[in-house]
Amino acid sequence: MASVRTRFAPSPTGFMHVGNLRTALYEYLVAKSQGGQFVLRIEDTDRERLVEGAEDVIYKTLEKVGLRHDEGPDIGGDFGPYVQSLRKDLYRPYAEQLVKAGKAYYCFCTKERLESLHDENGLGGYDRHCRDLPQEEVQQLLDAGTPHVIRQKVPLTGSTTFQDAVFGEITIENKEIEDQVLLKADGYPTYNFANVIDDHLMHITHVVRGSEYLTSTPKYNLLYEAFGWEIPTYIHLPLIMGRNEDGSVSKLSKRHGSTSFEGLVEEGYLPAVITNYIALLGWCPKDNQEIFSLEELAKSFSVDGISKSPAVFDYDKLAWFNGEYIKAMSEEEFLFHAMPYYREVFGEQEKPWEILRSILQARITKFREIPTLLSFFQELPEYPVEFFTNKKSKTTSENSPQMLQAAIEVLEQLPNWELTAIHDSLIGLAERLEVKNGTLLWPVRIAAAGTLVTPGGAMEILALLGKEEALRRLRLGLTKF
RNA sequence: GGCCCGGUGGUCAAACGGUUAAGACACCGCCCUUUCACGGCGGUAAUACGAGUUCGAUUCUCGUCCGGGUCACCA
Repeated sequence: MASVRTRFAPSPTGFMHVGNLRTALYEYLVAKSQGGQFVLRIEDTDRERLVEGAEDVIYKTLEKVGLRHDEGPDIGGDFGPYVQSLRKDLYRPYAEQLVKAGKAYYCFCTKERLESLHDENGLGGYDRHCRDLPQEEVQQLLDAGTPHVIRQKVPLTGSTTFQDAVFGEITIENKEIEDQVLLKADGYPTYNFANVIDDHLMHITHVVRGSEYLTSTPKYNLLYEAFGWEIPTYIHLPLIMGRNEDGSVSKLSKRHGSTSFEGLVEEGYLPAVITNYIALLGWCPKDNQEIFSLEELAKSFSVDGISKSPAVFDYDKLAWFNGEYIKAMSEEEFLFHAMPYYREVFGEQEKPWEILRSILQARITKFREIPTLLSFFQELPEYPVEFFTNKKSKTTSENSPQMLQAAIEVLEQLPNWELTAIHDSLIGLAERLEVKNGTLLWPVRIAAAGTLVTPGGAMEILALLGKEEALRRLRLGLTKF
């Protein structure tokens, strides 16, 4: 059996939408789970929607998430070129072949006429006006250089049935299918046509795409049949949905928040997290595993785990994944990601980074949360004296100043301002005072941070503050009473 | 509106004729604790509805309802 070949065929029109990325991921997984090849093809036949730099976005995104293609515009391959605009001249002969075979025809209708065919809702397709134009008239118009397109001549009766690996057998009445344009007036093929030609020429065996293409698949098959080509295996994917403000859902789009890969990265989600999460939107492994590397995905993936129903994109779950990935990081890796944010807070100061890591790693969901979490280090916030009173720690406005005073006295004597020393002296103090640790440490932490909730406890905060600033804040706390 | 597809907790989803209907996120409670988190333990919460087929339906069939997709010289 020939090896499996899939392709990712984006059009360079802007950002990498997560829906597209998910399609690319599944295309990659379908191929790699069966030892096949994954091809990248750029579909730039819409000259009006081209966006400068969009092709780069595609390469960069694939690289960042590790979806390495085996063939493509940047690396070549046996079936190039892999950019459709570079293949432009290749499509017309195929279209004309279909005209000769009676499976397609020239259409000279103007845009205005076509638009007038739409109903008040913008619906309603082509009326096949040029389908049966007399041969002589066609030739005349062609000779006169009349602008024209080539349309597919779809059978008026009967039905077309195809198999989809996910959705099963689907039948569509031919009368529901429009005589779609194959070759546009500017000489470029439409997506629908170029796709069939290129998929065949590039020996694509499995066509993986979103289920929005389900109803147009019969058109493709009619084309494959007209050429006498083998029809590929279709794998249609359930759509990714977003929740609207009114509670309804629809195809994920800009109004649902960040829906492009770069937007999500910008928001602080790790590339590996994004692919891990979207892999699970519409597919479930046999054993319910959730954390997956790309390699593990390629190992576990199978088409029969793909579901049919649309999936709502859940930012909460995505954030949970991000937190899990962060917790699993090594010290070095964590530091690498965190350092830019540390610098936002501390500038070029040196700090005991290991203490910061220990208080942040289990706590953050995104690295960008760091500056906010640490802001009290930069500047002690204004806080009310009531903060010192905490029932669970048994602190009151009576004992808090006493605790602070005692802590200051002990800490002043410390020769080494480091975590273990601070720890030992404060724990020892609590023991001597015969109070629970919390009774001593609560007021210390409040005075040191000026806020009710902090990453880390009193001792970590003192250590990070440095002796001078720490004592200054504790003394300041004392003046609140 | 026509056509196509879908419908298990709020979300992702397992169970592919027989289960007390998994698990994860979110939410709530308890424990741990130096606050918050992390971690541990526990809890609330689902087969859209109605007929059939069957000894037995989440699972098969039909209808209803709901949701989505699609109807471009866009991909």
